[in-house]
Amino acid sequence: MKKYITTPIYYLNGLPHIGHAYTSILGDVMKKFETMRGNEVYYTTGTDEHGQKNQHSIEESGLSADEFLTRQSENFRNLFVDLGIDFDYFVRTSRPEHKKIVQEILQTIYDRGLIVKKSYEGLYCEGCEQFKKKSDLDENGCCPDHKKAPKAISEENYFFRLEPYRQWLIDYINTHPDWIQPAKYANEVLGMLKEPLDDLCISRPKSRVWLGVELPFDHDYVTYIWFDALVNYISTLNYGHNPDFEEIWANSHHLIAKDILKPHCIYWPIMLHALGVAPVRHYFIHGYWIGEGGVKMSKSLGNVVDPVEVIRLLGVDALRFYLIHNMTLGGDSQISIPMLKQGYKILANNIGNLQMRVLKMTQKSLDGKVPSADSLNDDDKKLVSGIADRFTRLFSQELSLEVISELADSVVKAGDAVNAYFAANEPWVLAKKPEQRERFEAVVYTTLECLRLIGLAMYPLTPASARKIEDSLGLAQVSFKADFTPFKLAAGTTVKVGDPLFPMVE
RNA sequence: CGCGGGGUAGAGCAGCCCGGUAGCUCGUCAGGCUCAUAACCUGAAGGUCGGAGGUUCAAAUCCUCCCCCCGCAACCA
Repeated sequence: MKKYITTPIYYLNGLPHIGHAYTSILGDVMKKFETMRGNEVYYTTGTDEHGQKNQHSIEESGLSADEFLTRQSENFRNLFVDLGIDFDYFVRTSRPEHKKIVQEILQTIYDRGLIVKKSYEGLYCEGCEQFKKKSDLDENGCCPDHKKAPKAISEENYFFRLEPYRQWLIDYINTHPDWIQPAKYANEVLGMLKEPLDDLCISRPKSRVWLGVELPFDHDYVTYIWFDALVNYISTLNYGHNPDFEEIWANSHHLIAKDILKPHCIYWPIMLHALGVAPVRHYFIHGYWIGEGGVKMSKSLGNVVDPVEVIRLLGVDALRFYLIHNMTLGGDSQISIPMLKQGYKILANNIGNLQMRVLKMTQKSLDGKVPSADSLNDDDKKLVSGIADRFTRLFSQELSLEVISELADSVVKAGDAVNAYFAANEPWVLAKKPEQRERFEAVVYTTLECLRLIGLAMYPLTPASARKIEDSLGLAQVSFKADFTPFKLAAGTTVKVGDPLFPMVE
């Protein structure tokens, strides 16, 4: 089956942070999970290169728009490559192919009479170049940043009407309980839909904002955010020009953070509905990474976790694993360098050490060859089958945030079980007794086989380490498929003891 | 009475929907083991489950009120 997974596209006015890294990693884990199950996944991530914020940053940088946007976009792209993210397409809204489809869609909706021009009146701060709400102003009625009273001005803009579709959306949510996951966010959206929806402003006059896609029906305006950024999800599929669009869109998944719930779960489905396109199949919504102790990350507090720093310190897989293993579903989660180190120890002591101890034993006492599986006893078989069954069941479930989270947990649990088994059977004692040779070989085989299964299951989470594990078992050419048939490790295979998977850090 | 989330061992979390000996990871302590990355295994200490009332034979779990923290509040994505 063909599936489509997307992340939001990220603004370029700053450097990529842990939140960007997380969303794109999560999407990659989902892609690898699905790919292992034999599905063909098209995965996109990328950058939003329009809008006032980006325009500001360009002007401050002194670079040309193209130079600035390309440089900033490369920062994201390079980080994602470093994180082992296997995206199929890197979205850039500045590309002409995207702009063309945005204009086609705007024209279609305009032709259907769903976009109206009207004037908007508000308080405009010239310093911020933004409209302000009364609640944004300080006690003197001034902009808190510029200490100046904003001007009441009126501006003509184009608006898209949402209210006619509100009831349709409410019904859709109620009849599709798994549409928005976790379910609490569906409730939140329903809460937003209790009141009538205002018209959505979808334009900016070029006199204020020049960085955007020109409205096809009025050359004095650019389109604002929603009809640009959200459309990336279908412009990437070449909507309107792709006969296979419906097929892949029917199995599409949007991965987003909780802050962009409203545009994604209200504006976007209504836009699609107006176009005559079905909504995305699933939304997966996650929370924020906040600092240790539950405080927001900020430069002044010095608790910002920089993904590049973490990669340098602990490696890509440690970061990937921590983020997946420790995200609380439906809520925010904490992260700090000490917490990451703690998470790293789980990998190093549990999985890394397990691999090393059994490999070195195989090398020393078995000439580096996988022993025979002929004399496994019931306990041995039960351990292997138990782990295999667990992973088989996990990988046969429908994709969800819960399943991905459970995967990280299962890997650790399996490692625990195998370490306990190893200690209980004391193969280092058996190795010294010639009459216990069969038993010794059975224990080592069992452990190696469990390690193989764990390595396989780890692939979506920690792809580089998973490959190293399989490679150390002499299975260099392994293709990662969700086939957990036990006792596949062949006797006589030569194992390789390499460097530690997760070396100690101070 | 704006909306939502949360307050459970030193830290991070699960349990709460469907009441019935309070669990997990890390940390701490004590044993064990020595194959291994000072790792692994076993065990222990540590919590009046934010507070007060109520329902019940029984409440972290249900109801009411209160306190505290964190988001969001509609052209600032």
